[in-house]
Amino acid sequence: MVKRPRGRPREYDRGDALHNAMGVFAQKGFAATSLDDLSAATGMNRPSLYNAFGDKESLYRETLAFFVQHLRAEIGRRVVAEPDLKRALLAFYHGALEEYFARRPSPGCFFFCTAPVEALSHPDVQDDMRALMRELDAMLEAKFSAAQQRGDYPADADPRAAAQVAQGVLHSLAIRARAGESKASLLRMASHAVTALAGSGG
Amino acid sequence: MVKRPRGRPREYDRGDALHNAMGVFAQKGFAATSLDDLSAATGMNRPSLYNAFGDKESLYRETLAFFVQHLRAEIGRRVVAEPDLKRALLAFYHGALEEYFARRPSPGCFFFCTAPVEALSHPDVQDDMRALMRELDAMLEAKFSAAQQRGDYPADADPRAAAQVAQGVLHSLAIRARAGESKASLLRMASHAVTALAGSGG
DNA sequence: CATATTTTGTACTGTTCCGTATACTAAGCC
DNA sequence: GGCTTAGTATACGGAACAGTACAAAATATG
Repeated sequence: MVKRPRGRPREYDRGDALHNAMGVFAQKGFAATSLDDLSAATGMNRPSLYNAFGDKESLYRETLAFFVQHLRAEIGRRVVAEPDLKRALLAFYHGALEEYFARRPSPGCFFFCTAPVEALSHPDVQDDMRALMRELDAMLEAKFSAAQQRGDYPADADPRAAAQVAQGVLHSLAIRARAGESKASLLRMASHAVTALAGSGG
Repeated sequence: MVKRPRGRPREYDRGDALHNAMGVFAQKGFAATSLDDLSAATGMNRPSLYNAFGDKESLYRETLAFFVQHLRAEIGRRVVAEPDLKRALLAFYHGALEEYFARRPSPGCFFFCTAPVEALSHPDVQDDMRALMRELDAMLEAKFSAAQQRGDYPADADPRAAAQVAQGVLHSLAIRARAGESKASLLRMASHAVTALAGSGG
């Protein structure tokens, strides 16, 4: 039983608000999204938005963090737990494609399709990008290294560079989904990428 | 000797104007760029901009086409002319990285870092994206197929999917440069990608 | 020199935008 | 019940925005 705070209870749910704000940002991008759009999507009026999240950039960065948090959970469940390198990579791409094609009116990756354009004007967003990519690189590198130690991956290859390329495929799926390419085509591309990256010895 | 047209001669050069407009769009993105920004960058005042290029979206799409035109020239010179698969791929990535790090204040790919965010709101831009990616896929597929026919690339591999992955690496270089990763790191990533994609038999 | 034609420069219009001030409402606390 | 605290609703202010009229300038033509 949580103690009720002092004043009038808020009428919005913070998670719902972030989810809905993300929907708008994903479709229009940061710059083209107005506070009226956000207000309409979240059901919160402007002062409540400012009180809860600060200005537009802060809210945007919170939606990025919200997205990453869910991505992390999904990856932990489907990828980190999978010991086999090829299957882990496939789970990585398939999970991403599920996500990219699920949020219907705005396919493609919310993060990789909207953040890059803001990275130069908003250094904090650039930092967010770097942080996510570093995290994914590290996660993938651990996969390649583990496979290498088990002898399932060439000993003379560079797991760090391999991880970068593996994440690169993700970036491409993100962009291509945004451009309207079909899910089937991208699934095919992903599976080819796995055989190219994980070698034939999987 | 070209015949001088009738009225007051224009004071701008169309190519210069597109180049400078591209600089602004590359840094701020389409939505965050104002006509005042464009006017300042090109030295043209607003009515001249409208007379020459139409509205903001038309101008943006012309800068995209301008970029693609130069990209095409560069690729034709450095990539298509190179018969060896690995060397062609390396030239492809190295040329891209030169470009991505040359335009100083705004690293990363003008096209792949600014167009995706607009693709849903501006279907014509989405079409432009698809067209470019299709063209690059075809160019790369031709490389893989040629190598395959020469026996320099596995006969059972799919050149079409390989081309998609190869272009995927480009997308990643574009995004990572925008995020501030170093050129050295990306060169290393590119060379690893080449060995992974073109096989060890190069 | 007078006229037609095209571009340039300035100023304007109506809209949209972000952020906030002010008044109102719903709850806890004493 | 009165007071304090926190959230909501409305409305505002000043700035920036996209696009356009209109007059001035520069050139060819006759």
